[in-house]
Amino acid sequence: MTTRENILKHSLHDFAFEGYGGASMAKIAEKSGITKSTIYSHFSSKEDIYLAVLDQFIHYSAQLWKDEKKRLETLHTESALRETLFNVYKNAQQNRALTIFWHKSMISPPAKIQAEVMEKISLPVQNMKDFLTHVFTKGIKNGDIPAEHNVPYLVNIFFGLVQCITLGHIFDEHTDPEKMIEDMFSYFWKGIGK
Amino acid sequence: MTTRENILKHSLHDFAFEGYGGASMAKIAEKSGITKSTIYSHFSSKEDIYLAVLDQFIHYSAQLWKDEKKRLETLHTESALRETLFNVYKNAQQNRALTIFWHKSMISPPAKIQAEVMEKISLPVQNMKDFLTHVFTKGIKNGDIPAEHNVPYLVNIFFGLVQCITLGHIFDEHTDPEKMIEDMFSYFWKGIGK
Amino acid sequence: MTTRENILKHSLHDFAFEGYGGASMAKIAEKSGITKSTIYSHFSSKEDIYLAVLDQFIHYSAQLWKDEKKRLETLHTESALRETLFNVYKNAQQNRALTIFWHKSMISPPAKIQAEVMEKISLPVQNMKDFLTHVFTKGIKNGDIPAEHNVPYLVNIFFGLVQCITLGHIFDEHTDPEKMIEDMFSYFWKGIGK
Amino acid sequence: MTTRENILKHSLHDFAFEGYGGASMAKIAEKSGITKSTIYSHFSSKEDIYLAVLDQFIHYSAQLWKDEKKRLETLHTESALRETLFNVYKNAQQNRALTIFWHKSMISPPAKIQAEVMEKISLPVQNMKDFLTHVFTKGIKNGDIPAEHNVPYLVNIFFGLVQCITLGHIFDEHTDPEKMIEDMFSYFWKGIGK
DNA sequence: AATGAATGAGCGTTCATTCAT
DNA sequence: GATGAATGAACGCTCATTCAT
Repeated sequence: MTTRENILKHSLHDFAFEGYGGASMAKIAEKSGITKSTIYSHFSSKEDIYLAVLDQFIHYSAQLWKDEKKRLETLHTESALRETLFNVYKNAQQNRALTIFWHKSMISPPAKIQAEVMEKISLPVQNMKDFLTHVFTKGIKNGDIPAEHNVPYLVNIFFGLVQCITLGHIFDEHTDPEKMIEDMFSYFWKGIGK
Repeated sequence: MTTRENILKHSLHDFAFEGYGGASMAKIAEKSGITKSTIYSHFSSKEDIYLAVLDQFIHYSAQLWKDEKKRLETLHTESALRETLFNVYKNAQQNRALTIFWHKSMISPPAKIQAEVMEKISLPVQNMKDFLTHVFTKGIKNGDIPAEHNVPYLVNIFFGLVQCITLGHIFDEHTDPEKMIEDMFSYFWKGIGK
Repeated sequence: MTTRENILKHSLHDFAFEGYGGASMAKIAEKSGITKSTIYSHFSSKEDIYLAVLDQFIHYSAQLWKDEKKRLETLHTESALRETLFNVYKNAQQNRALTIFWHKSMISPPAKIQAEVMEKISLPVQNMKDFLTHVFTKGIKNGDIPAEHNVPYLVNIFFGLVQCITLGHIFDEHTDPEKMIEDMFSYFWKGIGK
Repeated sequence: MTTRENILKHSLHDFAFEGYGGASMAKIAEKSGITKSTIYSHFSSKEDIYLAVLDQFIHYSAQLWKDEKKRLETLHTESALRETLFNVYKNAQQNRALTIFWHKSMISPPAKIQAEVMEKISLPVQNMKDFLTHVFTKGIKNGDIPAEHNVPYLVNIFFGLVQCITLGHIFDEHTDPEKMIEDMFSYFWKGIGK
């Protein structure tokens, strides 16, 4: 792992769990096993690091939805959406820091770079919505989904389900995550059915 | 408004939007029209303020679900749940800072008081779940909801919908919030129906 | 115990062990079971308290040497001096804080009231020296001490012994304090003898 | 002089004369001609500085007694002890701050690092006692000192004299320091003689 | 590419003190 | 006599950043 990647890794973690204001160059440097000064050989400022982490997330997210699109091309609409939910769950679990970083960037981006962050963050959201739009449109064309439904609404509601699952607060010790997701999806699918 | 309430009001705002680490005593004091030291006549530390804000939220939330329970006692299950979603939406809109504060406290509480925050925050979650458990159990008893459903799963999934709505990221310029909520609920209700 | 005495008691302790700069009105108030403000009903400032503690010490010390003088009036010079050393030891042990307060006031009085403290502190030193001058002068007159000795030098050297004993650093786990003092005195007494 | 040495020099002075609690980073920085933050490039905390000053004293003291031992190896016991007293006096005069720092560290070390300070400070005391033990033991072997004396007691009493002299409160305008020390020593020497 | 030394600004907190009650 | 609320200054310390090496 290059120094730059190392810095980004620990920055991501601290931005996610401590927030932008709570993260500090000193701690990031220490965790990365380098000095504060070295960070400035790779990034021009704290804000610069934040935006670089954000770029990383965007790239990661773009790849994810590109793969998803390719992988689900041949599936039935129902299976496609179900698998998407499960896939999102697995990814969120494996990349907890990235997920929290994403949510916090949406909820309350660092004040000083708010505009830039909000512009950048709209990309992965758009990627996801593009993917969902593609799936739902095809589903209606195929007859898998009744034509009376309005695609943007379906997309946004499904986006909502994705958020619940990635945030993970709906899971508790009394429920099995996989069954939760299965139920959640089946209610949705039955709900929009004929 | 007492000085204490004034401090809490501005603290809530800054904790919500800047995060615990990003909020500063100086800014809170300035916004409250007092000096930094005066804050310490009312609170023993920054952590103390955070926990006081949290207590306020807990009290607010307890009242909300108590009112909700009373108000919806006589309604049909479907109407009860639908109105709950709309009510939650309105409350979240009117108390944006409180909502964000809540979400951030759940996602990543201040490291040093993590245990205390997580213990406290479980109360309002429990209040909400108790309310939902009550409604769903009655719904099944009434025959409004098929008996084959497992209440805890219904509760958690509905809790997920509440979260989507309060976070508000599912709303965009192409969709009408009220219709979004109506659709979301109707899919859910139809989904769990016979 | 009156509030004033209570404040003085805890102030003495903190001035002695934390130093003037290290002692704080808040801690003194807390230990005294009152509020900071109440202290200002009894004293006009921190410096005022310090000087009041000093006055207390001066009064205590004056009484001590007055008693000593009366008590030892009838004794032989040797016994008088020996008993004085033992008495000083006992008093220092029973009033550890007062002893440390005295030493610190001599070594490095609070900068802002240095002049006043040094003037005040010269009184108890003078009391002690007056007492010793009295004893040594009488001792020479009696023929208990060779006339060739210079009284001020005897006084100051004996004052040195008193300091060693009150500071207490010469005592360790390998020596018996009482035997230490006995030896110390007997060397001195033999040393100045014929 | 390096920045670190510069900081230590002014810290020593302020710790000695203002006490640990009374010394302030701002004043130390100002006197050292640097900013407060620069201090933290060289020391991790105020306590850290205190311990570094203490280490410096320990090193200084170890060297002093090592030199003393070497220098007095060939002298007669009486001369050795007399010269030691005078040497200690000269050193204390030249290093007033260090002497006061030492005494205060023994009397009342900073509460938070009390244990560490007391452990460290025992070293120079031990060095001095080792030196004195060496001299007295040899003195008894040589027949310069009667064999009936108990070495640890002789050592501790002589240690007491050293303390009086370094503290310096026994000197006043009516006495000549050098004669005081000479008298003090001669009484002691005559006192332990045959 | 990496560092150590340095800095001004700001951090959360405590300081001694005041004042109306 | 005693208090709670308030304050400006100072506390020890950390912040993000710069610069010469």
